Amino acid sequence: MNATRPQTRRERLDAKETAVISAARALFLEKGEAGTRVAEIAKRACVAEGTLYLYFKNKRAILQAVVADHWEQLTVGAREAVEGQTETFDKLEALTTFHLRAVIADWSLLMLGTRLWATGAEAEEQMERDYRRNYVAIFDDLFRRGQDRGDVAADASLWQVRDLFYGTLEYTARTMMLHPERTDYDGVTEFVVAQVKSACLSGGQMPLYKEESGSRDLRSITGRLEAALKDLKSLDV
Amino acid sequence: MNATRPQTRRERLDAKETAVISAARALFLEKGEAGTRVAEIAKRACVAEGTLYLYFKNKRAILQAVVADHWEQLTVGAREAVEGQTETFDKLEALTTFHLRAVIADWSLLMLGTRLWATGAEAEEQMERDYRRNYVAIFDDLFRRGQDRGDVAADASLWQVRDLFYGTLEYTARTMMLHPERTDYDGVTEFVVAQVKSACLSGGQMPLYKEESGSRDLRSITGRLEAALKDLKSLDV
Amino acid sequence: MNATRPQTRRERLDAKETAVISAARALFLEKGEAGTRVAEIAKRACVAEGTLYLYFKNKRAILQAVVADHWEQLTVGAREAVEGQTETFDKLEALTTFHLRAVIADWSLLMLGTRLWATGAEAEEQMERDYRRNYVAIFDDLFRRGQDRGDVAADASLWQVRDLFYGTLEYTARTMMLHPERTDYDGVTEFVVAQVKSACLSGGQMPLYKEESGSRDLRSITGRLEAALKDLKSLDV
Amino acid sequence: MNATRPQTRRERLDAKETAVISAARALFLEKGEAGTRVAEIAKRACVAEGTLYLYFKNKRAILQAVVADHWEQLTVGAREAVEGQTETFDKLEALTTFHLRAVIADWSLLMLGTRLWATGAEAEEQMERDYRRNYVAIFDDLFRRGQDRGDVAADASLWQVRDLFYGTLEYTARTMMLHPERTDYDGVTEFVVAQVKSACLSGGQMPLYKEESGSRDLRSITGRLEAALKDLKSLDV
DNA sequence: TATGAATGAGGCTTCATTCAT
DNA sequence: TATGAATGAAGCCTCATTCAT
Repeated sequence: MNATRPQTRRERLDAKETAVISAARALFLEKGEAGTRVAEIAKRACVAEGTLYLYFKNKRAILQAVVADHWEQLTVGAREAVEGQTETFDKLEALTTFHLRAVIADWSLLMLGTRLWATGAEAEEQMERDYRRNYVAIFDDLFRRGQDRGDVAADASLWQVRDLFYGTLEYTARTMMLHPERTDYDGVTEFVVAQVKSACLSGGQMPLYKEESGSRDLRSITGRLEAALKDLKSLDV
Repeated sequence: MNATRPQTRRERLDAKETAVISAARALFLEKGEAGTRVAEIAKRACVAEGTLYLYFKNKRAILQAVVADHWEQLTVGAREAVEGQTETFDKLEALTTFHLRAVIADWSLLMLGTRLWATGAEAEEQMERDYRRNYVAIFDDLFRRGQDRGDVAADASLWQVRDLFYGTLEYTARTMMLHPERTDYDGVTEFVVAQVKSACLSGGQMPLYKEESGSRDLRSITGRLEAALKDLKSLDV
Repeated sequence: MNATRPQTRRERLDAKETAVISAARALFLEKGEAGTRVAEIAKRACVAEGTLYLYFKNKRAILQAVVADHWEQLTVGAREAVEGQTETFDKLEALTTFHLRAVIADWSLLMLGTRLWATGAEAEEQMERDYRRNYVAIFDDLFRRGQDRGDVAADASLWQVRDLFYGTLEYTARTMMLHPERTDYDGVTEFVVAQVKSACLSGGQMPLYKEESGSRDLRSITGRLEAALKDLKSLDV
Repeated sequence: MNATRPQTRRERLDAKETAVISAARALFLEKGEAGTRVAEIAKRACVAEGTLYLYFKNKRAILQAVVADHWEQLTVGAREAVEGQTETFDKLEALTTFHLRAVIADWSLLMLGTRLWATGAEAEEQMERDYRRNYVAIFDDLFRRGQDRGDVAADASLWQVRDLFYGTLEYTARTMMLHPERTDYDGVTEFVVAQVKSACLSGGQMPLYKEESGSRDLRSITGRLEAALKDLKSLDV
């Protein structure tokens, strides 16, 4: 009722729910679903074990809440990152940067999600699919608007490019996690963006572009020649 | 195939061991690790529960054996696929086709592997990494030989291209699993191969365009010019 | 009915207390003691859970109150039924009718009572006994007055006849509950009354039969006459 | 296989099952269903807690087994008691004696059975009904054969007499349990048998004897005579 | 007096592992 | 080597009761 009085009843309840989710997130990340004890979650959330069950039907429901919460944060973050840009490929770059870091930060959470549908629970599979679809809609939107603006070839295949984008990013993220010495985020971003661009410009099937490319190539080559000649000149006199 | 060839892991196993692994594989696939009971594995393998423990230290060891077995099959299969071809990009295509199908067929097994290192067991993480490295060596080999043969740009980044390759493929595989209506394996293969090619030809940093060969020529010419100029500089006056 | 008459237990209770008892009665009947949750009772009584504990020490106390209330209603009902009649066996018939119907209506409540003393709580056993004794006093009263009036044999055994009466009635009630097709209340009443009458008339110890009975009766009467005459003689001389 | 070697595998299993049932019986009797802990049953049966679940699906199943076992013993015992006699009413007396003692010995077990169907489990209600029907068949048989032999009136109502018999006996048993000072088993037996006989001889609907009114008249006349004699005494000289 | 969120002890049950045969 | 009955630790969850508001 009053923003300055944050402790309304409803808000206190929400706070507790949040505490549980974040405690659970930490533990699930650290020890996996099976390795995490409900009692631990309770203790870490500073709540009695029984209290958990006022907020969540059972352990599984906590996991679901964690996953849902994670996707929501992901989606919000990605949307913000993209909205900060106006140009199609600037948006793409922003999304790339965001996704790469987010995935590295919470890799296990994505796995938790994946785990949800390794158990034969149809409903959970569907949820997971919906979360991802909702998240991925940001990319899809970017892609389609790019087509409208002429930045992306009209015949480019959305889902192929999308798989390329997320696949490469997530696999790279995993690689980077396994090889902590690899820290060239910018290089990865640049590579992925370039790759996606390339796939966007052609029809996806043959990733090469119309006019532009030729002139661009020429431009870069020209630039290198000019630089070389400049060197040449500086030697002389 | 050849008695003098060192036996693969599987060939070394006795029948009972094999039965257990394959029963376990099926159950792990179907119900996940936690969802699978040791008793079930035993029953499906037509073995007494206690007998399992003559062959495997514990449930975890069975999981490890399943994963090891899977990676070995994958590796053998991939190697055979690649060995059937001589040209770099034919090899690539064969590998693509093989990997896509293999991943779709046993997606959950990959996840099981992933699960091995979600539990904080350092040794298992290392094993998983080694399996994958061993498997991925096939691609790496292909890539490096391609460079030797001039099919792949000398400055292409192996690990970037590798992440692109496996990332896109595995993500696509997952997508295809979730959308059974998508069955265009060949289209996917073509797309992935093209994309990888594109990344192989440029330095990975700059993916390329339309007049591919033309611009490549230009670029190589530029390179030669630059080299010549450098020579020029070093000679001088 | 009468303001000057001492209030029954129920009349002394306030509305909330009554609501709880009746909610509890319904739930105990439906789901048994262990199957009923305190929370349910509260909800059905439109009272907060905590409020229950202002009125009742704990769940057990609620059960006790329900049972007490039930016995009180039973006792009041039986008394009214009996008071409507003047003749011994008319009273008996009225009581039979009342008890049969009451037991069928709330069979489970009798069981609840029984349950009270299946737990080794001495005090509760005693309460249950007292309730029943109080209720049964109506029959006992009827029986003793019948003896005074000569309707019941002076040497009939009260407790045997009482067990016959209540036992047959309650067992019959259960039977009727299990066999809903059996609806001949009047027949049952008639049978039970006749049976009790029969036990009342003889000494309870020796109920009588066809042939035998006549001669036995005669024998006992003869005996009494002889005794009376002996008295007579002892006066004289 | 060999009667002298009682420890065959099968027999050992049976022995354990029996041990569990009898431990459970004792505890259920002492503390009721809800009051009994599975752990206690296990300990008393000298078995690990988990072992119980190799023999019984869950706690409820143990209770059911106890009840089933009890009914079986009851039925066997009753049958033996009855088979020891040839005459209808000798059988009846034997059955009475047996039932009275059995019910007193294990009153709570009957209650356990009753409890089974206070929980809304349709299947269990049916089982309980079947057990009882099976047990009661012994009485029914006795009754019908009695009719064939002419010991029981052809128009006597089986189910009324049956309710009279079991009702009186079980109620009496309860009474006796509550009043330990009452130990006149024989008196009870005699009373019940007489009462049942009486109900058997008439049509059940009118359980009174031949010259009923005659003998009653005689008795009332005797009463008046006695009264007159008393008067006589008090007057005198 | 009234509320209902919070508590936490303790129950039932599962299941990986052992061990006597 | 093979068996499968037995084990018992430990988890999830329930629910009567309390207590801050």
